[in-house]
Amino acid sequence: MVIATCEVDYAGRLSAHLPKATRLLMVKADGSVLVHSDGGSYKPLNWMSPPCTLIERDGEWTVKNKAGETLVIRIEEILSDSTHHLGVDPGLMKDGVEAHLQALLADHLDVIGAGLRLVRREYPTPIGPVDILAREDVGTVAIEVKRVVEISAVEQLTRYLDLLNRSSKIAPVRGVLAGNVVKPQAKTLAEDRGITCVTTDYDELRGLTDPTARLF
Amino acid sequence: MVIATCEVDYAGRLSAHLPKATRLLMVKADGSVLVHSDGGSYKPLNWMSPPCTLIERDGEWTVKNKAGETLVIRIEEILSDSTHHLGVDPGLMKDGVEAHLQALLADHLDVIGAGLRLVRREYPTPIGPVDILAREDVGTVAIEVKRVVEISAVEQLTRYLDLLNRSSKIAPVRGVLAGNVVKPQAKTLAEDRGITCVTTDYDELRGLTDPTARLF
DNA sequence: GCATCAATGTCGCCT
DNA sequence: AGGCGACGTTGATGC
Repeated sequence: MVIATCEVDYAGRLSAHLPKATRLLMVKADGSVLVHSDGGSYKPLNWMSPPCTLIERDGEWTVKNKAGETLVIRIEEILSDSTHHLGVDPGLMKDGVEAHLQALLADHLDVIGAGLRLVRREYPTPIGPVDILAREDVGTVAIEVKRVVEISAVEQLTRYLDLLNRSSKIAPVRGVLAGNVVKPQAKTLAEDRGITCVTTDYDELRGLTDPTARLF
Repeated sequence: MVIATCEVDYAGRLSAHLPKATRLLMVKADGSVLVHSDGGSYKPLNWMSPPCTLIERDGEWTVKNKAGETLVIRIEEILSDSTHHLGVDPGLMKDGVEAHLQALLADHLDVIGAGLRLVRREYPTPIGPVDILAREDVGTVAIEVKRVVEISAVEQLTRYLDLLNRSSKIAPVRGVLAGNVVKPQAKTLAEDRGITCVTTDYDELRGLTDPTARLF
């Protein structure tokens, strides 16, 4: 951990230059380097991801990686310099993303439409898995689940539908996009292609499955 | 800057839990908080972006933002605690992003093909702007510029072409994808659809516009 | 403020 | 190793 007045240049996938100012330089155990200012978000102003090597010489740090990207830090004045050993860190546990929404929807297909019977989740195709496949009285429904439904989701589902409708076994297959948020452009493009959009409510779905579940 | 043995919980867009370990806690001037381990990339294990408020009490930090997301840090033992004032930071200057490549290409359409005349950059359509539109002897060329050309760029340009070819004013319109890197799958799909791919050289293009321009 | 799109995106999974 | 999709994406820009 170094606090220093410095100037930084990055050359790699693009070029970037940071004028001289006082910043926080963090060197991690794996050799990666982060240049932070005292504001902004969690993203550093400049950085080099591991694996990389740091060479220090004449008040100039040069960090390189395999791909030939370089980060050069010219240090004018060091205001603080300290080292700490942190030890290993246990993993991070997450819960509540798309996989969870997909499971909840599979348990409550009535939210999508009446009379749907689950075939399976992650139904495999040569171009990737369909999130949820369900039968209805006539034909099949392919459901793509997204937290936020954008144009790319329409394209993705369109590819699945094109392919599934060539397989006579389960055709005809219609498409449904489900998500907590449906972007206007996505909705427009989807309806142009005969794809239905359903706006879901994550908390409500969770309530249906487990009425006792509450936030803390 | 605090080095401490701590346990962290985030609840907001998802839920996440970090078991007890020694980590680096960074509190920035704008109140944002970052929890870093001694490895990984530049992304913190947990964080809270500004604007947010930090409440410290009984060795427990609670960070909240407007949206009701919370980050709770239970501190077991503080190994180091220091404060530094950094002052304001001048902006970061970047060069080589898509916007620059688009401008350079618009000035050198001969790189795409002979006899092209620029109509305009960011040509508007109902489904988004076409990066560069140019006339040729017969018909029009729609050029999509990407730093890295991937399948999604092919899809994007295909949508534009479908739409533009319905408008008799400028039809027929053919498509060109231009980028520093063209992924093989994108090239294959593009050629299947009659779309040309051009691999550009950013440094060379910059040299054409300003022969004196050099890296620093 | 919302909607859209790029990013040195990063990360994780799967082939 | 490369492709592909999700992300607490974040960040910038135009309307």
